[in-house]
Amino acid sequence: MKILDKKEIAQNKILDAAYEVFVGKGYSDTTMDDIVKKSEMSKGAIYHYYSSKKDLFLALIDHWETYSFPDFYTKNKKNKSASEILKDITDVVYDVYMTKKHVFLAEVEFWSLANKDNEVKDKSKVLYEKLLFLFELVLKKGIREKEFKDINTKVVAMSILSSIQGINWFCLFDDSTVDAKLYLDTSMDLLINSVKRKGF
Amino acid sequence: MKILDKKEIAQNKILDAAYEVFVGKGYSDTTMDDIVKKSEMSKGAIYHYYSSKKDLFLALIDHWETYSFPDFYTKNKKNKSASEILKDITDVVYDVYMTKKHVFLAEVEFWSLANKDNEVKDKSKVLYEKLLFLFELVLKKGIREKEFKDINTKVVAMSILSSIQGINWFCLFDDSTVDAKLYLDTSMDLLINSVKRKGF
DNA sequence: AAATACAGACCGACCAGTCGGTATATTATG
DNA sequence: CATAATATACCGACTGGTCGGTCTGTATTT
Repeated sequence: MKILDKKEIAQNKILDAAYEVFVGKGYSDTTMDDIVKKSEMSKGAIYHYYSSKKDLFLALIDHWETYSFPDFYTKNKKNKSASEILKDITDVVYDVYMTKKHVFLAEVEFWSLANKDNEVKDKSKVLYEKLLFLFELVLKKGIREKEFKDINTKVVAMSILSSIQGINWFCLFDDSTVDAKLYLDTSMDLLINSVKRKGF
Repeated sequence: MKILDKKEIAQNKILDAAYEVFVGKGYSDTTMDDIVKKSEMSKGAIYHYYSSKKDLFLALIDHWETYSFPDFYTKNKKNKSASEILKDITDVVYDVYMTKKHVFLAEVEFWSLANKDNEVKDKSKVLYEKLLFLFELVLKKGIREKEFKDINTKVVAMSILSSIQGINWFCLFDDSTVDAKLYLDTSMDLLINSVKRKGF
């Protein structure tokens, strides 16, 4: 656990506050005064650390990563098959959905912001590249171990990503006719079933 | 083709202008003066037809439907198998992606707006229910004709929806390492492959 | 004459950022 | 080591510009 210096503590305080408001209001409707109130710091203090509202929200993209899927990168995967890992990923997503729904709502807001601002878009894209790279690693493991067919890992990684992002829809529209867990599990099962070699 | 009266013509003019600005700026950053300029109508005229900015944007949700997927509901489907229809849907989505990318960008903006406003959320949800219902009809056709396994049509309809919504990601992040057409086709093939009965 | 459609100047509320001021921490100097 | 000077951290009142909505006036239709 890294020891933070005073500056980082202050910045995290600001970012946490900004994040909390951002999740419900998006970028434009989040005012600096909202962040002042939430952070219990002054406007002058906030502007000491961030030169502008936009600068702050660019920093928030990286900060969002700390809330999102840390478990994706740390789980011990050596003794699991590729399909088991994919199912674990689904479990992690569901767990985040149940405990930190704001992560997905924030993603929606970052998408909207990325639509308006190329810097946000470029920064967000880096996060996605990391995620897609991880999914590809899993798929390649499956291919290497003969569990999976010889598939285009980049395209299938994108299919995994979109299945997971379907959760954003649940966060927004809270559909009670379909259970989110059932959706996630089914989607991943459908995908695994197709990429798996017969007789495996 | 319905004959529009003068009021409807004026309203469509306003909505078209609002839509065009909204797609790039979202709700909050779209000003009424933006819409004044784009529509070449006066503010007074716009407020004659819509009582508020929000009222205008609520109307825009229905208006968005006219841009989105009219072909989904009109294609002659009687002589096609369920999987063929699903592939047709994919083709329509790709066609819209290539010719009317703004439809997906607007969806992202509506999602963000739905996050902030329950009226928008409820209205958007109606559109999604129509789409999901359509997907379910196709899946049930496949089950009825013994092409598909006995699957949970609601959950799989949701999987189809999220695969299609993966295109939003392409619109935003314009990934050149994965081809959007290849993504759509592959995703749908993976799904069809899993729900299809063996030996079909 | 009354109703509807439209125009555009205007206004109060709002907000990102500024800046003079105070408090605290760090560095320089004798 | 003590003090002065400088840098950093923080505060909050203030400001100019923006924007949703109003409203008086004009034009057109019923």
